[in-house]
Amino acid sequence: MKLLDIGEVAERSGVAPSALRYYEEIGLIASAGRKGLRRQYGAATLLQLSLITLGKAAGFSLQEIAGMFGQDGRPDLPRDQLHARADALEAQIRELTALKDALRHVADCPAPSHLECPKFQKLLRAGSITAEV
Amino acid sequence: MKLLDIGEVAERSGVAPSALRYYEEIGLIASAGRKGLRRQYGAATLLQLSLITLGKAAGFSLQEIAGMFGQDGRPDLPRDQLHARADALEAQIRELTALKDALRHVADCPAPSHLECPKFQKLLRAGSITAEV
DNA sequence: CTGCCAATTAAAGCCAGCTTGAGGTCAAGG
DNA sequence: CCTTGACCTCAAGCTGGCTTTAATTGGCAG
Repeated sequence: MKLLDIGEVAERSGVAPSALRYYEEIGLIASAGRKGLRRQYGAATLLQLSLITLGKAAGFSLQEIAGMFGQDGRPDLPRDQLHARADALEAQIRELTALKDALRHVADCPAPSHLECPKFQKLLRAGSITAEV
Repeated sequence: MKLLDIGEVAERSGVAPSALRYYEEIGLIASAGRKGLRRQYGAATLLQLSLITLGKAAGFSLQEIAGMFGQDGRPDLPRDQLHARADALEAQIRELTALKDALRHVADCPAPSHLECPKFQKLLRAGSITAEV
């Protein structure tokens, strides 16, 4: 099993060395060992980092990501909790879609005041966060 | 036009008064005026706050949200920039979908090591953030 | 064996996005 | 008129997620 220096992992994963040490500090990843003082990482770490990057892009905190996947990169949670996470993601996807549609609408609709445009308001309500007015 | 105290806006929008003052401080919203010292808000503010909440949920910074919609709640940007924003959102939606599918996969696939499961790796690559291995 | 350069640590610093606290103001109900 | 309590301002503090800095160590090419 070929091991990688932190610099190489950083380069391949796009995650800064300081961030990698930080991830280790909070228990999100673990190095495969040390060569002297130097951390050595296995290929699995690169995949874990993909997952972490993905999760971050999805708006999850590092704690939440750590909760979805243990530091070994495998899911820690019972199936129903994983599905609950996926359901939450679906809800977030719906919100994003609403925002995206709202943006496209304001880009294309010539109405001067979108806040009063019924279609726009409907789009907002589709995100189901509209305050009661 | 009926005006609302900050407390009422907070209650209806779910945004704390301190946050509302902060939003005003950074120019994200504006009060319709003051009654004595007290800020008074119009109904439009509630809609703006929906937009802001939506944008935050979508992972945008307050600066970015302010850039999409002026403090009057109307878009400031030229059409192509709005569409560019929408395109970025679509990319984010694809990532979220990849993560969601990955979660469902690990919830349902009985394989012991998902990191080595080809299907799982493919799901990760669908999010197009996988490090080169 | 030497010297370089990447890696190490601990502690401090930084940004966003608020919240909290102290001390003060004032609109409205009794 | 007086009290009450919601509001005000300003400054400091807090969390998350790192980065930066300073001082040090040690692997490895020559």
